[in-house]
Amino acid sequence: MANSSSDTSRKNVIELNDNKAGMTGIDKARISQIIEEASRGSKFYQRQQAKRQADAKRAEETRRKIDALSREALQAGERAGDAEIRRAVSAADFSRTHVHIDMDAFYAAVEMLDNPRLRHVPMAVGGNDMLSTSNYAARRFGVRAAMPGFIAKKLCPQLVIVPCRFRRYKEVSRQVQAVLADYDPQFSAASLDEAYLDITDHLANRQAINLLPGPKATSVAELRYRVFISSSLTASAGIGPNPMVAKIGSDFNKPNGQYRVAGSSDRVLEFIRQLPVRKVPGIGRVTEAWLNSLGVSTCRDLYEQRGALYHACRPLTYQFYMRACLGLSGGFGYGRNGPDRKSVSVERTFQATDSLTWLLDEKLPELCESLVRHLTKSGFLGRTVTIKLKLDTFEVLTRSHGLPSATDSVQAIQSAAAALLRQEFLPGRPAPRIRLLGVRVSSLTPRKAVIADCSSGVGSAGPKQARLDELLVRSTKTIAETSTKTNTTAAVCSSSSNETVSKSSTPVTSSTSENASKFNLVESTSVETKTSASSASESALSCPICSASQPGGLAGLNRHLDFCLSRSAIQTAVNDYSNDGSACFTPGSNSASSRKRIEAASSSGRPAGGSASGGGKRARIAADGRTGVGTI
Amino acid sequence: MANSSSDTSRKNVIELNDNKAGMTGIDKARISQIIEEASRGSKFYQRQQAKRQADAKRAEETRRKIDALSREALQAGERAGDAEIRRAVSAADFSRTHVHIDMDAFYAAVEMLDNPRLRHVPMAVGGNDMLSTSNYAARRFGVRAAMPGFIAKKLCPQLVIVPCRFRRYKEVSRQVQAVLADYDPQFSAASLDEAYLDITDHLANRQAINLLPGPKATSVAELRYRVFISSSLTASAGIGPNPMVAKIGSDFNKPNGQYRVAGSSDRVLEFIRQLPVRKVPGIGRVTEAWLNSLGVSTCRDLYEQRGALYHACRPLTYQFYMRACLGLSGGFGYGRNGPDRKSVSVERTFQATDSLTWLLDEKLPELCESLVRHLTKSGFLGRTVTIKLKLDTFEVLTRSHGLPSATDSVQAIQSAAAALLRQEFLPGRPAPRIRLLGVRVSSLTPRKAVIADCSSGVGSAGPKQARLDELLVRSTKTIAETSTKTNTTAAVCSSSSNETVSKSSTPVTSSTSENASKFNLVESTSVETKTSASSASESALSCPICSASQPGGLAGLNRHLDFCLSRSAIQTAVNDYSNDGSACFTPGSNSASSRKRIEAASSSGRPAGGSASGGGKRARIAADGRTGVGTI
DNA sequence: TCGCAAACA
DNA sequence: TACTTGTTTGCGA
DNA sequence: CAACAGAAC
DNA sequence: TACTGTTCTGTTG
Ligand SMILES: Nc1ncnc2c1ncn2[C@H]1C[C@H](O)[C@@H](COP(=O)(O)OP(=O)(O)OP(=O)(O)O)O1
Ligand SMILES: Nc1ncnc2c1ncn2[C@H]1C[C@H](O)[C@@H](COP(=O)(O)OP(=O)(O)OP(=O)(O)O)O1
Ligand SMILES: [Mg+2]
Ligand SMILES: [Mg+2]
Ligand SMILES: [Mg+2]
Ligand SMILES: [Mg+2]
Repeated sequence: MANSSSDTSRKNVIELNDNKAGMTGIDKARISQIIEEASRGSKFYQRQQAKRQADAKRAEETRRKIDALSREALQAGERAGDAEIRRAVSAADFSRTHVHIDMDAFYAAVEMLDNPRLRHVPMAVGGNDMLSTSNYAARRFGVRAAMPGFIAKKLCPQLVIVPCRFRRYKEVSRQVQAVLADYDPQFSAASLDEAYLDITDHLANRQAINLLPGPKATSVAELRYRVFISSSLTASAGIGPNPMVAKIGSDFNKPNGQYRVAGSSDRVLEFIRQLPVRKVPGIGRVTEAWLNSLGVSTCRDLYEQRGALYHACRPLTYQFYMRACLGLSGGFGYGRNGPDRKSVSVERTFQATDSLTWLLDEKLPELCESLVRHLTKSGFLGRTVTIKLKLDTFEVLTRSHGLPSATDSVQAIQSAAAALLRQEFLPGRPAPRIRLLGVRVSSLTPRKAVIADCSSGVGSAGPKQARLDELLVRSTKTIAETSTKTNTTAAVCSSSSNETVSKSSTPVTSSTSENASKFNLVESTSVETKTSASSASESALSCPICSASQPGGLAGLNRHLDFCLSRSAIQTAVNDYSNDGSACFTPGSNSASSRKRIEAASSSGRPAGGSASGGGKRARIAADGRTGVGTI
Repeated sequence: MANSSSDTSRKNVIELNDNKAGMTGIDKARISQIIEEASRGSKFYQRQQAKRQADAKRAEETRRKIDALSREALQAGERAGDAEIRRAVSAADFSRTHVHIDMDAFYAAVEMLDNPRLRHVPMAVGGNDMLSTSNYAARRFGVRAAMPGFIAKKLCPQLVIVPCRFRRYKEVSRQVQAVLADYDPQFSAASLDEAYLDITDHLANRQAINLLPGPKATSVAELRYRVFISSSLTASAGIGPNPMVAKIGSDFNKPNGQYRVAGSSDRVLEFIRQLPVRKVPGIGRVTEAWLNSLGVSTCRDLYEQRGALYHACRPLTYQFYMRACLGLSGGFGYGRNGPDRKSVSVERTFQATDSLTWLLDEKLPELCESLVRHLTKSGFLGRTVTIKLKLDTFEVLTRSHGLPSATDSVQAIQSAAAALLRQEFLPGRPAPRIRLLGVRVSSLTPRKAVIADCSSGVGSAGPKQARLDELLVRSTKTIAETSTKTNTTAAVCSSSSNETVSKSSTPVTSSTSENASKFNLVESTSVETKTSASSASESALSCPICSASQPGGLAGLNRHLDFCLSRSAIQTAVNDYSNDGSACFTPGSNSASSRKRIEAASSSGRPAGGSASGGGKRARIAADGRTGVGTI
């Protein structure tokens, strides 16, 4: 009778997520215990507990379902898996060289750069309520991204927390990306701190000029070196025949390291087989737990359990698993002009309230106005409006509605959102207590003729995704056979054909770095990004705008002239801005200068984890635009 | 050579402000020391230091100026003072009975009411970054309003801080005010937690009905008792012949006490003479220090130093001092339809930034849109736009500009504000680092014909300010003569004709409270203020709005109908709202019900302190609408 | 009219 | 980590 | 299409 | 005191 999910209680409800570079070999149990104690009894904790229960239940259901499978069903599953694998392999292309670059402890590294006192202490970026990331010293204490600051302090009382300066990181990101563009002008930025490159052409050009014909890894080390020279920050890199292995590789020797998986099916399999499924991007905490409970821990297990798995998930997910265990999963790096953005949203956490009036009169307008600024700036109209509510229990609800036509009007969006919100405060039920309100618009269509183009800075050309369609059969067996262990400790350089570059205090490119400047590099190391004071220089012109006579005497009149000049300049700029939607809007009449660059739309495009409900960690910020963790 | 202002260093830069009920007899020096240590070295601290220096310098200048005065000048000053006093006294009216009611530890008391666990511990309302107020237990530790939470924690590690719930306090405030209205329908609310009443008429009516002819203090005790019955909160009261002494009196026996100054010139003087000048509303920390340095500590000193003082300040301020030392200062309670509001402003603190772009594109629009919501809601147009900047050094700047005509358009206000902001980022200077941006509009004129009237709930009639113009001479001597010490320890009830009501756990009105309901009381004790779920009941009507055909089948269509109904209801409501500007906007088509009441415009109207530059305490909040301390 | 500083809740 | 927000007043230029 | 959940940075 | 904000994807009904 006793439901087996009832003994979830023996495990910690909130456990340290140590799936991050720099967190190996730490005392996970002790740290988890501290986290648990700091949270126990809170509403957040209770919600986590409920989610974990649901996870366990779902896993149990899946297990039951699998146990009930007939031998025939299992074999059918395996056949389906083999077919999937055949298709994936036949579409695979091992001829190109993909690189994934990921900055080390990015926000934290920037802060350490700007403030030397932070360099030798455990520190994190964020606020008391939520951290965006931590440096590697702090990670030794269990302090990491998405952890509340006040808990981090319990793990590490000496921890120094510094507030988030998103725009600064964006500046630095631009410097880094300027280097990347030299290796692949079409590189695809997945976030401020990471990007996918296809350096095949770059390598070819290199060879053509007959310079530095060394191994691919050398070029990448050089790239990292140049990033360091340009930004004073270290990056890690993964190199492989497709973006997936490149991505995994970039984490392999973090920080300040790189790892290469050679461009052959065998080498890829050798690398991937032994990896815990959690390393596969797209398999997160919940899916990992779900898979583990089905006896799947490593990617090899994914293959071996393919018969059962087939019956445990939907076809698309199954395809994802099969490709993942081959190291061939797709959907990572898009081209620079990758797919248009699909939604724009704004959400904010606040003191929980049950006042519909306040939500409608104060919060919703703020959100909608902010949303429309973003929407307008990005040059889209939206047709679907979704509101998001987080209750004070941390449960999340969404409600959406399709408008008759696409819009970017505050009026339209706000009234739709308001209607949705009001539906949640109907007379019968007790008013919900809301701790977060969000508004999203989707079903986007580009506004007007010319879409706002923010990307004109670096490069432009077409898509670049390594396509995973038709190709050859073979390797099905290869997986089942090769089961030798590969050296994962990353020490000896090129001990196998999968190469490792060891970590030193700065990236070393032997002699390569000397010649780096021979490639068509713009010496754009220190991009001047403070657009602040620009465009005020037009105050020399004279202009009668305000028309009305101005009291205030001599100096007063002069001041007024300056003022109106300045005001008209702004009008001009505002128009420019709404018309071209530039991300890096520099106000003023003397535009034309100022570098514009795309804001790196975060796109990963991998399938979501299984079908489990499972956990998740959320946290609060501490302030308006104060110390928050947000991206704007 | 050594400037005398250089030895300011011996005193604490940031000193505990213990000028608050519940903070007498605490170890100010020790507490100040802790505060000092918690702050030392911070930018905030440095700014305070600079201000204190400036204070000291100005005081020194004043002292020098006074020392240089001739005997004739001093005598002329005294004559001017005497004239001022003659005028004030001749205008004085001791025939009416004014009452000032002030809730005890208001926000904190509400929280203690709502959460019994807080009742017996030191607690405060606010966030880690700033407290709005504290309960009396916390005050024993030096914890008080306008103190950052993290410093409060050092003073009192057990302190419990609970977030601010402004709307809840507003609800409670309405309950309290409903009681006050029975004693003076024209009462003037100075803030959520305090009000001025003129109960002369009430007392007359009482006597007319021949009920409870007891002393005035009894009526007030009864009032406080009724407040307690209605709200479960205690209030303190001051009773006197004018609002000034009433105001001072309400603090005299706080918490849960009252004090009466009888309505004669002698009694008022007896009361006022011995008071530290700091007790006079309008004399704050800086002015106190300035006066002290001139040898003026008590109100009597104000009189005695009137000759010198005359030469140390401007006529208006001098008049204020002279009236203050008579206990006759004016400008306190207005009538319910007191003067229209003079400005509307919004300001926000954030992580300091030097990015003009961000300020212009993100923050300024937010502020302006929020501002215009308030402006619209209050039914005004404004002609003057002022921006406020706080630098990361905590220096504050304001820049303003008069528009050609009054407006409430976001466009107009924002572009003016933007122009002003841009002026602070001119090419020459280094970009300032801004930690706070604010926008204010002033020179208000009521919008359209009918001004939005939110006050129709309680009472309506005209102004009520006790006027302090022409009257009789006399008391000049009276002051100089009576110098006996009056009992300030407030224990024995009516030991003099200045009455004290001792504190008990609830206000005691002997038998009075029994008869209270015989006065024309609405039994409006529990005003239902949750306007939340109203107006959703119209979803029974059918309505084709969206016109376009809706996909989604049967239930889908029904849902869509509900939606559009709801949406149209909102439209209606929004229109209502912008047309009548009601403060207590209840959305929905079925309006007509729902009590409306004025939002108690905070008006005090006393002269500003001296002319020194001097100190001030500022602090940060922690979040958006999160834990903040703000009034909206 | 503008900028600053003080005051209060 | 971290020192508010909204409104009014007076002084001095 | 709408709601939910997982994932990533 | 206190557990984020933005975007995308897949599953389920
Ligand atoms: N959960 C999160 N919430 C908000 N911001 C985040 C979150 N995770 C990461 N970020 C921000 C801060 C990071 O510095 C930046 C890049 O993320 P990521 O590359 O995953 O980590 P990292 O660069 O800080 O460390 P590393 O890559 O060395 O593990 O994105
Ligand atoms: N500096 C401030 N900043 C923000 N809000 C404040 C500030 N001071 C007071 N408040 C709010 C919280 C208070 O409860 C409320 C009433 O103020 P006030 O009457 O002066 O103190 P109080 O009612 O908390 O204690 P008491 O009146 O018993 O001394 O106004
Ligand atoms: Mg990184
Ligand atoms: Mg990254
Ligand atoms: Mg009070
Ligand atoms: Mg008060």
